[in-house]
Amino acid sequence: MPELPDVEGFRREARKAAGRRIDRVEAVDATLLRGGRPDAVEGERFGDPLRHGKWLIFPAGGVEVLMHFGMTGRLDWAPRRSERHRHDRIVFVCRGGELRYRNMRKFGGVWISRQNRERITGPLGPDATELEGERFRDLVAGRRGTLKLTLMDQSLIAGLGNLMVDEIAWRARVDPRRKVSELSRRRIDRLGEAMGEVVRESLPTGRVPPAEGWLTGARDARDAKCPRCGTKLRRATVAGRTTVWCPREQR
DNA sequence: GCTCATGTTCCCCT
DNA sequence: CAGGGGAACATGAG
Repeated sequence: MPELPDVEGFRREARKAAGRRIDRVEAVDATLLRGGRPDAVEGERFGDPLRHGKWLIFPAGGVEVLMHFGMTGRLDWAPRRSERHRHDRIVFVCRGGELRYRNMRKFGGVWISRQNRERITGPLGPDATELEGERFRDLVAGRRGTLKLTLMDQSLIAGLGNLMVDEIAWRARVDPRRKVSELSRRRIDRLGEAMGEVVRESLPTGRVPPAEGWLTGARDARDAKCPRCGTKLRRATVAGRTTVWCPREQR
């Protein structure tokens, strides 16, 4: 699930823990605590959570709790007494509730670290919410790979995932297999605008909306059709990921 | 039993 | 060196 809008939703959930004292950290599945030790945050208070791309950054005392959600992670604030989910792997038990990091497939994890954020996250480009037309063009133009690979590259633009990239390419009517270097400046600008729209419209929902008028709302149907023109959508692996596009409109 | 999965990393090949 | 393909990670869901 987790791409930029999903993680933004988790950040809103995390805000419910902001300012609260962390009584203890329960590493229900210790393998998901990828770095650092619980005692570095126990007794401290959570600050205000931030997000960069698909990373959630939660300051606490003098350290940061970094979370990545892989493909099946999520974050919930819940009453301490309420029943936990079987895939809640790391739980921050606070005054007045607990923050539960859930992750079924165990990709991603939780790090408790000092100042070496980038060593853990790897290089991240500007967040996709902070990228306007000209900067987008400058970043993307001159890249050698396909559109799909380029937009998925977190070190170039942080936050876009498989669903969002397909959605953006569909809105801009560009074949995701095209090499970026072959795209006109005009088409790159169109992609930048599509990215802004997809990001803005996804944020309030906390996910890429699987709604009418969205590729994401159509792509999983048995005989998936383009929401604009009704053509049967094409599905293939591009840059290692399942990719869906309209063969008629996207060139 | 089989296929596929919204992410990332690593290895191998051209 | 750049870029692509495939596998691996772990655990289901359909």
